[in-house]
Amino acid sequence: MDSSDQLDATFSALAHPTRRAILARLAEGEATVNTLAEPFEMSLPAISKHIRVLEKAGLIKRGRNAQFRPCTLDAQPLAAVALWTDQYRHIWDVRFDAMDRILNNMKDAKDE
Amino acid sequence: MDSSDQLDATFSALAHPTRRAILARLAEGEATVNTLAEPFEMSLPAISKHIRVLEKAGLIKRGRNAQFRPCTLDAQPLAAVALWTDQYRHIWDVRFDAMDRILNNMKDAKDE
DNA sequence: TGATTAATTAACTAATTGGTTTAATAGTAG
DNA sequence: CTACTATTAAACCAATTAGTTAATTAATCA
Repeated sequence: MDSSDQLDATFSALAHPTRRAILARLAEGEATVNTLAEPFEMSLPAISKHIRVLEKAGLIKRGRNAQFRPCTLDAQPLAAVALWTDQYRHIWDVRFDAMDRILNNMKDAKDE
Repeated sequence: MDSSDQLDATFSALAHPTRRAILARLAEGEATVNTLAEPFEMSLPAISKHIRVLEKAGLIKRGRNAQFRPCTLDAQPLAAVALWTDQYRHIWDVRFDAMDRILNNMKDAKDE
């Protein structure tokens, strides 16, 4: 999977509120499928599928503990999202733009 | 559209390499549909549809100029993506975590 | 062993997505 | 008015998504 495919998978995994809610829950710590499903009105298999999407995108890892399959968050793919997004930060963030100019000035000064 | 729907739209708009490439091109400045379509092997209507997805997500704005419908980038929704992603930064970024502790210590010291 | 609990698989459905080709619209230029 | 250019709309198609219910697997517990 190249880095573009990885971004595809990450972005589309994040494009569903249920899956983002699952990640938010996992940010507080490991949880089982049943625990993750509890807040939702959906059936368990539906949650199971959402988990698989997140797993394929590399956003969660799964363990084994008796008949449980605990899920843990792996935020690494979000680092790639943050990097991608940062390419555009100067376009929306005036302060970032100013900071960017200052850093460039410092670099120019050093180069002289 | 609530902020969750907005994130849904933004993330799913970003979940396609063609659309990310279109945004990258627009970061260099306004462009017409034909210009945007040029690098791709796809048909023009296909590009037109991608543009509509981006427009609905609020990532591009369209103008009028004779028979052209120039597109411009609006990176604002990406700010929301960056904010969302930042919630998880301490989980992947050790340096961020350290910085966070330092800032908290400073705040604690000030409160005393 | 048999019952219970946790989770997944299978089979199905309705809606959406991403593409196509052909046709239509809107504006410009002769 | 006609022809050309830019863009979109319509109609279609195959694949994917997000959900369902019913059945199955796997592990524990009594």
